[in-house]
Amino acid sequence: MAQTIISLNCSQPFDFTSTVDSHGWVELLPNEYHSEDHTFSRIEELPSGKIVQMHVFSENDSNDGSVAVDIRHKGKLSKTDIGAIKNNVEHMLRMDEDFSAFYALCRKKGKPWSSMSDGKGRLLRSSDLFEEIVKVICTTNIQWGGTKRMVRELVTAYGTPFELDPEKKTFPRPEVIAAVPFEEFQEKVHMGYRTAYVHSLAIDVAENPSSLQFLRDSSLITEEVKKKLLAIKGIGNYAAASLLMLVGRYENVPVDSVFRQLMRDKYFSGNEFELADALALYDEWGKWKHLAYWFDLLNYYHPS
DNA sequence: TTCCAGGGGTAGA
DNA sequence: TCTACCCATGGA
Repeated sequence: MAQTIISLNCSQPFDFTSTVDSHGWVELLPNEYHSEDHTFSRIEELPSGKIVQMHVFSENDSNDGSVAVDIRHKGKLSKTDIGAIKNNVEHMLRMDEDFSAFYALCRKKGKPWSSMSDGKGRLLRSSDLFEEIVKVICTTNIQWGGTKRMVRELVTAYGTPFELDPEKKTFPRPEVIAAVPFEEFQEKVHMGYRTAYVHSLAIDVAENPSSLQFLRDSSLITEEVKKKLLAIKGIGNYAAASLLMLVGRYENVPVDSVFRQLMRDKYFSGNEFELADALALYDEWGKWKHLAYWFDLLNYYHPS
């Protein structure tokens, strides 16, 4: 086994622990969360076809923007491989995303929001769009434990094994799932009615690998991206808002049972409410509504 | 056993 | 655009 350690640096305020712990994504395979030190590992397939294990951690506790990646691999990594890993980790941690306008709003709001500007607000994401969509579909109409189980079954059944530790696998490539007959897929991964959505999405992406690139098209306005997302079977308003967040567009609040619970608990004295009244609570946040809602949720149930 | 989850598709109005 | 009804699965 070979080992390579690389260092990354974020020039903007950046809180590593807050980013890793920001939402459930760190718990979904092929991510593996290390709760003792709030770091994570991940099996990743590089464009060269090489499969590596990355352990992502902060080099010190001061959250000064430095991140290290301990890479376990077979053979030698090329400069291109190292570059791909660097890009993927920076993308996952949103080290290149500009939060200055959001931080300015947070400072204006005062406590507890003002502390966000120390580098919080980044929500962890995956390095691959197909993976993001499948995972979001796996969060719909199911408890979080069920989401973890479905993703685990997917990775276990169709991920590519890491040679140095074959129990650990990558997230399945769309062409791998597309090549599996529907009945067999249904039998191996228990996703209920979501099975057809994921299987047909895999076929579509395998046939047209660039079909998801609209998600990274900065020339499109958010409403256009949302419309294209809603055209994907299995993606409704909640899932679209979640995916827009994952690509750095925060205008839409994901309305689900978690949102409704927070509204009842924090703003409506345990009573039912009009959705429009609830959503209006975040109007003042403009294009940052999703972040405002999410950290409102974290601050309410897990005040730091 | 029943209920429902980090909802969404579809038909019919 | 809105509503009613259906959808698989498994944990609580």
